[in-house]
Amino acid sequence: MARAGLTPERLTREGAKLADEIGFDQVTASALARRCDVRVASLYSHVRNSRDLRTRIALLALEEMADRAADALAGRSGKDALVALANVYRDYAREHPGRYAAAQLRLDPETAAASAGVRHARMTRALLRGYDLDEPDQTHAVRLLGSVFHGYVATELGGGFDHSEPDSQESWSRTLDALDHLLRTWPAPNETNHG
Amino acid sequence: MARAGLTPERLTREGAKLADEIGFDQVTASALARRCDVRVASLYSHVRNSRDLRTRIALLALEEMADRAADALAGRSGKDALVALANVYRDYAREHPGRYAAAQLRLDPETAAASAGVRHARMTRALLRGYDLDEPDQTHAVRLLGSVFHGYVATELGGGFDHSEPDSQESWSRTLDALDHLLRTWPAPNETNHG
DNA sequence: ATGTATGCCTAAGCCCTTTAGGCAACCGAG
DNA sequence: CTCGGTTGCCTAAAGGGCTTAGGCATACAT
Repeated sequence: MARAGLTPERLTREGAKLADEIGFDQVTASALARRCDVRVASLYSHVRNSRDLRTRIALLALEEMADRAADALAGRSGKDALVALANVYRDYAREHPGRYAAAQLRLDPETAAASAGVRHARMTRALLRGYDLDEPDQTHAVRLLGSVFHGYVATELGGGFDHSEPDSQESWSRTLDALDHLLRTWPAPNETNHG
Repeated sequence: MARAGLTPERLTREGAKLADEIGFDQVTASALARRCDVRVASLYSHVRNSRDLRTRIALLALEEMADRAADALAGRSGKDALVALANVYRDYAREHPGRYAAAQLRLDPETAAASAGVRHARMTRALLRGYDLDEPDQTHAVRLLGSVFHGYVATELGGGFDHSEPDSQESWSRTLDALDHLLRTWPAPNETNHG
């Protein structure tokens, strides 16, 4: 019988494609074996288990997004950089919904520390150098940006904005306008409510 | 053999508890049957299938959060209301992580339309009456707030802020300060980048 | 008290996961 | 070019979750 040429890398790539086609949580060892025209047990020589497979897909997605982000940020600063980075995440999620979902997988701390996640954090911080924020406000802003990007993209991907006006693209643009404005006028703590 | 007294409501409540204890995606018909000291097949007289069970848990969580939110908003406006509503989501997620995860389940459009999700949207809109936003900016702001709340809480729940300074509570407070400031100084579209 | 409806049961089929062990294809050494 | 070892994919099997079909006993109404 001819050999299929399985490798951890190939399984990861096929798994990523599968995720985009049928959803990350439908990516099972069985489904991947079917796609590779191979028996399920054969996967276990290349991948420890199902969790391992999913982790590899997550790491691939994080890398791909980080590469795109690095490209997008090159030569840009200020609002240009903000918009470029934000669009990297949104566009990636729209092009590769399964991979994007994979990237949200909770990694154990050491895996996370060795992942492209740290590049993402560094890039967001670099982006903020275009605004005038000192620590600890810079960290707060990193967290806020991450929350908005992920929250917006997750909701949009889930169809949360589908059946209402105005369309999502418009809200996205205005959200980025608002974030840029916010970063340029970042408030001091504990403001009084002016109503 | 004594009857266990199963009902859809009781299964939903036990399922919600189970979700908080072992995680929403571990909530399986089998696990729930074990917890209720009943055979798996017995559940199927009360619940259509596993998906139905999970949907019911999601709807319960949305209701509980909406009730808390309504309480929190009563008699408050402006930043007070903003902070109160935001804390409802965050506190609920910390007290009931499994239920909070359930609330993120994608519902089909008609189920969603009949769910407490619409109360959430209405309350966010009501909150914004304390700020001076006309349509369509109000809708953009509703979407932004939802994105931040969900994005922040999801990341925090996933341990994303655990191993870095300053602590998450601090960033949360400053995020709410920032959002209040943003809503009071909401920018016009298509700003030039001054950065 | 008895008939009926209901509630939980057993049984069974299907799919996914994972491990153990076997056979054949490939590869390097003579 | 053949032969031995290694590697790659296989079959087999056990365990668990989902779901349906059909049975029996409990609870309730008359």
